[in-house]
Amino acid sequence: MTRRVRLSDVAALAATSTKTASRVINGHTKVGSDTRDRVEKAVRELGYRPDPLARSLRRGTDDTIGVVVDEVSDPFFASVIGEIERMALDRAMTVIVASTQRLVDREHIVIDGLLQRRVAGLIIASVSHDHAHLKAAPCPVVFIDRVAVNLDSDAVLVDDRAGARLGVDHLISHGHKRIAYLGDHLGIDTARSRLDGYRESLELAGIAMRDDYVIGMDPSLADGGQIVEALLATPEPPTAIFSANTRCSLRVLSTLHRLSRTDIAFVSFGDFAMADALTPPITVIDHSPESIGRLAADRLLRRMAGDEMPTQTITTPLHLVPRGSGELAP
Amino acid sequence: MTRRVRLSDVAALAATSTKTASRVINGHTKVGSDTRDRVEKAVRELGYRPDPLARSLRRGTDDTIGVVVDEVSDPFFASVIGEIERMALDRAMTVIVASTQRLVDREHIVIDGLLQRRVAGLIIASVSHDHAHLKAAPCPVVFIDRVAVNLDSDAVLVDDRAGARLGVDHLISHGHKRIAYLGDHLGIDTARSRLDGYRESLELAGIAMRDDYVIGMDPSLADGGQIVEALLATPEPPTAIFSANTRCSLRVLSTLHRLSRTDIAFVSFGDFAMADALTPPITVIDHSPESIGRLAADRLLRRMAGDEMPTQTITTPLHLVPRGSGELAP
DNA sequence: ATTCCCTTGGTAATCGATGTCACGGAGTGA
DNA sequence: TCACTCCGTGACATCGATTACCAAGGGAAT
Repeated sequence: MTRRVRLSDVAALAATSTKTASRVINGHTKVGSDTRDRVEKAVRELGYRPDPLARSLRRGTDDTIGVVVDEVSDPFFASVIGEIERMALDRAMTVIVASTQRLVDREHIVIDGLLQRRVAGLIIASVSHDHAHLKAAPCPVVFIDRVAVNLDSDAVLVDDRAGARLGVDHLISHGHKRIAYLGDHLGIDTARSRLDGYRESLELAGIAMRDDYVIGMDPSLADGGQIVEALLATPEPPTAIFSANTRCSLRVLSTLHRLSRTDIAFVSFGDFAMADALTPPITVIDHSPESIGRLAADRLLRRMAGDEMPTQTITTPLHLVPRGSGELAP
Repeated sequence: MTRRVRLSDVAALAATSTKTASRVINGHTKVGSDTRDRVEKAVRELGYRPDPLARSLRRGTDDTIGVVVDEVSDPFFASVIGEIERMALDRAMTVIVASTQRLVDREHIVIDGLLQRRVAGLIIASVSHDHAHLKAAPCPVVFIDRVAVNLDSDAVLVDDRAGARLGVDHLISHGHKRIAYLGDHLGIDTARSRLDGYRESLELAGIAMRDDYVIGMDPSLADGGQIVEALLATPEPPTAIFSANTRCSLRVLSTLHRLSRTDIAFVSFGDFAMADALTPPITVIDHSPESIGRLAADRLLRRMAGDEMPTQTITTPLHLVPRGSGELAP
């Protein structure tokens, strides 16, 4: 490994000072054109590239976006990150990912770690319930998927309530009255909002809500099967299931197919691969993780550029894709 | 934002020098126990945490693992990254992700960028065909999924040839002779190895290989449908398809279901969600992205710790999961 | 002609932590 | 008692880029 090329090497070759070389590289105007040319030539000849670490140390901020999610391997977050990374790369920024595994403590640790690293911006899918401490964050923060609490901040969300209403209304309009709700833990506020939508739809249709039809589960655990079996074994089983979470949908459908209970109507909040190839094909509420990533990154990059616009909560579009499973009669 | 706590603040409070404080923090032994106590107390009182950037600048290496993949949102790579990130977090290291989008130029750029940042190690799923330039890399490198060329390096791979043989042999043993191969671009060496396995299986069974049965496609593009339709519309269509790539499988199956051609036997290299819920359920060659991530990270961390063991190419286990689609008769 | 301003470039401090080296004092062997 | 080693300690230089401050030279204004 040859020795690293430093700014002073460039300056020496261009017969000027590091200060002037720095000015040229950072695009300052107050440099004589011949000096500028010499520096640029030297940069090219030596293949100089500024040391990002040294630069960050001095500037007090790193050209890096920190992304905090539940789990990198969750397809939803994977897509979000992919999009963020794409946008970052276009701007020669790097992306640091950190997962919380949905643990509040872990979230604090990773966010703290990222701030220590002086990231230029943060995109967070938070699992904690208070973000007041981020008021003093030294960099812009954009929340995704879940709102910020006690903090005025940008956020890019899915309209959970509306999405759930879309799905449940659809089932109701196809004659269902016994509709179960299966979703994430109710500790997650996304899940609560979706449950609110479900509740609202039932109320508007004059259907009484039954607690035994509402199930919150951990989508990463494999116990989905038993839960569904138990639900179907009750004296008055539901004729339709609204799954409020994509990963839950996968588990539930796997079980329904195993039990050959594909007569049960089904709507999934969130599309997934093969949804159209199942028998019957699965009706879904589609939302786009990519656009969440894009919007969040865009917002963050603007803030990082110094844009002082008022904070905004953006909701991404949402639509129902009827495919068959949601149109089954009771 | 309050001013950052520096090492010199700690040293001042402990009435010692920054050097000694540094010694305590980095766990050197040659420090008097009373001095050590004072420094530790000061660290606690001030809530001091070393600045990772400054430390990295001085040390010449950052506590960071760079991961280079085709695409972060690819479920395979997402799982790999998730596992690497998990292991890194346990060691208080951070993970920087960068995607190449399968472009060789882009790969060079991102790797170069990561080295500039002085990552402590690199995990690369490379798309380029020459890695000699990494001989001089200032940090350990582990290749995943695809081999290193012109470079003696650790690698964690799937045994592509063996996996393909497993799948194709299985189809042959169920009486198929007209077996199509559908996989990734043949520019990708993973795809070539799998094709080799396919070829080998056919040869051993005395089946002539037909060029019109071998299709390389870009799994990220949506043209899979037409390709499959064309394949099935030939005068002598295959009775079985071996899909050598998970994302190809998804596209192909979607098409087969749309065309109601579920009579065609099918084996997928790579498991996926809902494979067991399709009709018929899909027989797959299962391999675990998590274990690839884990093995690669483990190898890398050991190298980073200074382990000078000989380089090794690790292949992860692989097994066939018969579910139905691979056992259909011609 | 002299003062003043403005452009341009150099010197040195800074970011925060750590490696080098030297020093003072205690312990040891002669 | 003297020379020598060993240990704990701290002053200072260093990593590489940025920047506050200062200085010099040239042109314009009086």
